[in-house]
Amino acid sequence: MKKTRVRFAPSPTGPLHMGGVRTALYNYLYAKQNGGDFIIRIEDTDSHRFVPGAEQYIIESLLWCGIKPDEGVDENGKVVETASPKHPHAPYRQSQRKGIYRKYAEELVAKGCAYYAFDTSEELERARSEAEAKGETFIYNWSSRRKLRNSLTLPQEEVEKLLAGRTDWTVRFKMPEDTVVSMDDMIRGHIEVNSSTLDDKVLWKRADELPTYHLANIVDDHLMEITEVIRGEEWLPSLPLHYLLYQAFGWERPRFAHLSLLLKPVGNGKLSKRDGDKMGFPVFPLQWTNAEGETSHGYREDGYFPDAFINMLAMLGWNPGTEQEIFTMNELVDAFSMDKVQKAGAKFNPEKAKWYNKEYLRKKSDRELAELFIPILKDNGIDTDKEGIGHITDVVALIKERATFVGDFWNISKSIFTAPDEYVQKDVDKFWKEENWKPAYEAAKACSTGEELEEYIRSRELPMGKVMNCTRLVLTGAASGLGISDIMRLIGHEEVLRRWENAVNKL
RNA sequence: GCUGGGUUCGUAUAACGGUUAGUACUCAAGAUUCUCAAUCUUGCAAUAUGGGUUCGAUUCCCGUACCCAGUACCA
Repeated sequence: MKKTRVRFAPSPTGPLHMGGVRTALYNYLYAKQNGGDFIIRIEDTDSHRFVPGAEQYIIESLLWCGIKPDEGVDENGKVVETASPKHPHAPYRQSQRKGIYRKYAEELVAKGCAYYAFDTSEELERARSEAEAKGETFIYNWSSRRKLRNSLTLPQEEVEKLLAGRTDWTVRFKMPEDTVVSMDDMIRGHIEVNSSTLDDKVLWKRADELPTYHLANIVDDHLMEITEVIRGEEWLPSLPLHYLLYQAFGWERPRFAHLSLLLKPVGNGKLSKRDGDKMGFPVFPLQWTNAEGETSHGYREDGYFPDAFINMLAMLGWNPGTEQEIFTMNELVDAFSMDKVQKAGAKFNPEKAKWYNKEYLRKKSDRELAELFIPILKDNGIDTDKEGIGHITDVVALIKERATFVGDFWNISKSIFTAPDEYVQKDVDKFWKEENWKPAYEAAKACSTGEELEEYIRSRELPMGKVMNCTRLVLTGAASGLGISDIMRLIGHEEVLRRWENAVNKL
């Protein structure tokens, strides 16, 4: 039994989108469940689309999510460039593996499975527009390659001259005519496709001496001994080509699983950066600023816990077959199975993402949350040393059920740390009446706890709701919010009286 | 257009070919509380469509509609 080895092979053309994180996650879960390795490989064979910082962003995102690569990235979060026992297949960046691909392309030519093509991009463009004008689609395959300039149509001497000369050329796969390619996908089952509908894909280009995705991908998966390829659905149409490529090389192929895409919450189409901006949710794990200086939200910066984010993502397109919804990473590793992965695309629901965060926030200890709250309190000018961790923890215990993010804590609890500097006008109009506040003030002077206050109101047959709401208005600036008893306990009787004086003066 | 993939409440999903089609999120109502939130209870709401196979179809087969992807010397 071969050791399971799966890879996540992003292209550093921009920040990793949450759909990409999900693909990486499913790879990781599959690897860990089978006691295998999760490998990172950077597919940067398109020099034109390279985006500085994207590679580092991708790795940092995965690490934040708790998806740790076994191979390809070292303990410092850097893509490995030189081979070692732990990273035997280095370098893991395709641009640095440049030299190895040409011979594979030529091997295919030698075997008659590929050929040299000398068409220029202008010629191809012309052929495409001519076909379009006739209402046809130009397919570069058996039907058209006979009429084009390539090593199959040109005399050998001329081919050699062209290969040696300055003109650009490519190696194209010689797609067979009318053969049925029979494939299996771990999620979708059996798929068949007739090769006549496929085209002669470019495998290697002379211009930059680089392979295209298809060649580099197959060669590296083979060299790196990948056992399962788990990737996005956008690759399903190239699966026949990849099958044929493995066959042409005579290599054992990995198993394939094509994951459905993440769709936008409303309307049709796949989730994009624009949807997030428009509807106010992040589509990236981490905040990202592009070359134009535009910043996109990140789950991390928006206050999501990584385990909540991962849990939510895992459940988007997969289910455990039970009603359990909350999973740690280890539980996901145990529960994951490819046949429970959904075939259809999943619309992302930002509300559910918040719900997950809320659940995770509740599960954290008060103390842990208090530690996370301290920097926010400091930002708001609170002397956290003076308040003390014990007191802050008490406050957190009181408010955590009301929050979705740690970032909500301040708004919910600021009236515990600071006296109100303004009062909600609507509540003032409703409750600040002499018949309410006068007895309430008297009561506040007489009672130091919420229990005493309630007893005082009851024994004097005062209107409970009015007096209490009036008191809350004085203590917090609004009539709705935390319980009076809790506020009194946390701020102390002296502070209660100070706030009363303040209110009486101001209102 | 062509090729491939897909289709269960608004969303994510469950259901050996036999269920009053279940669960969660959202939403609504009620209970509770001094208020709000939380909590609890209840409710709204789905098998795209037409055929076929079958005693019986959400489930299997075919057509149609709709959605998605691919159709680059991009990945």
